[in-house]
Amino acid sequence: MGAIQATRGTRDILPDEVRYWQRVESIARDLLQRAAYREIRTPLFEQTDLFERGIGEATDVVGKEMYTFKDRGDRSLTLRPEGTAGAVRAYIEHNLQAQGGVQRLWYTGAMFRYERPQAGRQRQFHQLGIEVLGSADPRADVEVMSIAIDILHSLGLTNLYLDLNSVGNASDRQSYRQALVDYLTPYQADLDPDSQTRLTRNPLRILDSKDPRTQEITQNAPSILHHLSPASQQHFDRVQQLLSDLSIPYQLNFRLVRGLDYYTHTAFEIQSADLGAQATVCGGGRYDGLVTELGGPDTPAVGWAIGLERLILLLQKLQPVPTSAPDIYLISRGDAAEAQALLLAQRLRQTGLAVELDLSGSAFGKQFKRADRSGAIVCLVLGDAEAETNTVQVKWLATAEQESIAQADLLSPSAAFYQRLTQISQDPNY
RNA sequence: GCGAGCGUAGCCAAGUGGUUAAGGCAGAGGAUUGUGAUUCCUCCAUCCCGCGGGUUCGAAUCCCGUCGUUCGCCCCA
Repeated sequence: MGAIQATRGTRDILPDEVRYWQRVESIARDLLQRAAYREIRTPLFEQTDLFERGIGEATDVVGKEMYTFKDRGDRSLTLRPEGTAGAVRAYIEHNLQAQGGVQRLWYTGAMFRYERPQAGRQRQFHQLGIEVLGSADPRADVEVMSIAIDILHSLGLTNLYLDLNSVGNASDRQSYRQALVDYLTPYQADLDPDSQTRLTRNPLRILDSKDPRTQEITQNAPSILHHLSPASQQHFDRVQQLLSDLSIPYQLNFRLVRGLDYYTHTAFEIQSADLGAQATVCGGGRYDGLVTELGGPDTPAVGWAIGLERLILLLQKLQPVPTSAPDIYLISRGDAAEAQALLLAQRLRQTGLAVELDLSGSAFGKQFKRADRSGAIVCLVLGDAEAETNTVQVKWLATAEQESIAQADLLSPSAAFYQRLTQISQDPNY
């Protein structure tokens, strides 16, 4: 063959699928705007250092999944593997805290991680994320969770599960880490190989292991929920209380440990029962230490990211492709008629109508067939006879009713034609 | 990075060593040089079965490599 293909882990989103993306984007944008979140757009690449400091050098994302390269000025740059670090960098750089109070931000766009591709996991993938900066209030934690759920529900998704945990503050985690290591060390030889190495490097992640023997061992491991400081406990209790007040169902999961170092206190994931191994649609939590870690003022923060490919996968399973039919399908035959049709199509569009012009030049029979299949409400016919009299045959496709109308009479919003057309297109039963 | 499966047209798909690679959907043209259903006819893989190499008198079919993809692990959204 020899033709060039999209590179591994990347893919084209073709027009039929794009309709799902547009639907997600418009529903999310609308909902976020109503909740006073403002969109932010940050660069696709940043200095490598930003992610190393922000995400944590010990994490897999930084350690082995980043697209890092030197530019021609010998700077080490990295294609963003997630959106939070860039948003926080912009928040600090532009002094957004100086605008006072709480900053609510959202973003969407491509992210890059060098991973083994799988359904719901590409090397270039897309996230929609939100961040609330400047509030330590448990209500902020619950607000972001409820917005995520609202977005998913508005898209018609069900079968979703909210898993909740608290990883406490830094010193809570320190004491828990010690307790966990103390508990696990006697079992060291029985742990799976990955978990054995994590015992010294990142013991909390052992709780996430899917190895059956390891899970058996961690079954009775101490829970972080017993190592929370009074303040952390109070925060977490309040979060749970507020979730209940909003009737948002959740389940506590002390094994839930997010992979990125910057999380504190609340950690959560929304999973779908309708996906395979990559079941997490939305993940997030509180990250009170990140802003100072990146050189900004002490600023509490909470947010999440939704994996859009996974979301689209779910939508495609449950809903038929939303169709996009034109209002008018315009067919024509003969030189004069074809020229008039091109002009008429343009003018009709200027009145706000959606018009598809048949360019085939084939027999009227074929063009009518295509008009029918296009799903248009009305078919306009322009042949030699109409061209001579500057008229057009108007055929209402649902009823086969046909009338001859002067071209000029189609173009006014007050015209009977326009009125009837918009009335039909607004009829939900059509 | 590890393990396993799969790769025939835009889509679905038969063929599993022997002359011209089934069929369906979609598409194009025509019967119907101006009216949408149905029907009928014709066309739609001719250095070719993802790509490269090997075995064989003969390969879509067997072997090796490679690329892509799927499932699981790892990780994450």
